[in-house]
Amino acid sequence: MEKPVELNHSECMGILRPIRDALDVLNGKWKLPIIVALSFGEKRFTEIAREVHGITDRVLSKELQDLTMNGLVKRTVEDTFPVKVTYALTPHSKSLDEVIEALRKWGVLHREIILKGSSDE
Amino acid sequence: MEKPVELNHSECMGILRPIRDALDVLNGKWKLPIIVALSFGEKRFTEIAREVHGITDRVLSKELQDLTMNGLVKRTVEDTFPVKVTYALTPHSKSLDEVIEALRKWGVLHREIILKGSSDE
DNA sequence: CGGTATCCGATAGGATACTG
DNA sequence: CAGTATCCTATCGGATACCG
Repeated sequence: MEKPVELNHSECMGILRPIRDALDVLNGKWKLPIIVALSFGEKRFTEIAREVHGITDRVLSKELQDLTMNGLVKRTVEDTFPVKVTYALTPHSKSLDEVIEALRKWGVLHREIILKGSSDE
Repeated sequence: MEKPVELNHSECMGILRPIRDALDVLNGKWKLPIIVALSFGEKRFTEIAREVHGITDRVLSKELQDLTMNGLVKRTVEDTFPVKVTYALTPHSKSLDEVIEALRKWGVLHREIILKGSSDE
């Protein structure tokens, strides 16, 4: 029969937590470029590095680990010599498509609004 | 007649730019909590600070400036004494609802997937 | 080829104090 | 009340070198 611990609007029911989760998964400078690169088919480390211009090996390595841990990318090692490693999007990554499309559409709309610069939006 | 500057998949047509714009607008630890707080009606600086637990004045000030510059929040000064400043969401901010809902839904789905931890998603 | 190790600068954000 | 100023830390990402 305590006070209910000040459950206020912004926190109640953790509406925000899944949103943060989603943003975190996509966040950083390189996650989307890598996903887009892989959306054209599985690729090897060096291929991704070549297509995602400007990324360093160190950062690509880390980002691929993140994406893999989040179940969006599958890392496959073929035990040849030298080893051949391929990265591919998982089926789960497909579920991101709607999110990305929503973001893209809003980004386009937002740019129009901002450029118009009308103070009466 | 130069080489067309290596327009590869991930960059062509700037698919990524609007997505980055959208992510940038929502990014950081506090943007969403502030938006949610304001979604219940206009509020004053101190009210927001009280409802968004853990934010400091310095950061709230900066975030409100960002949101205002992005046309999502309107700052109104009533010239009383002492001055009364209110912050409210703009109509444009309504267009974010679909994006936020897409993120939220995916965040929930993603958490289920990750918790199941199946390697065969 | 597919990374890791090391170092380093920039930025995000927290703590605290102060002001009109 | 509505912030700004200052300082500080942690994390992000870039540069470069090296390894099996």
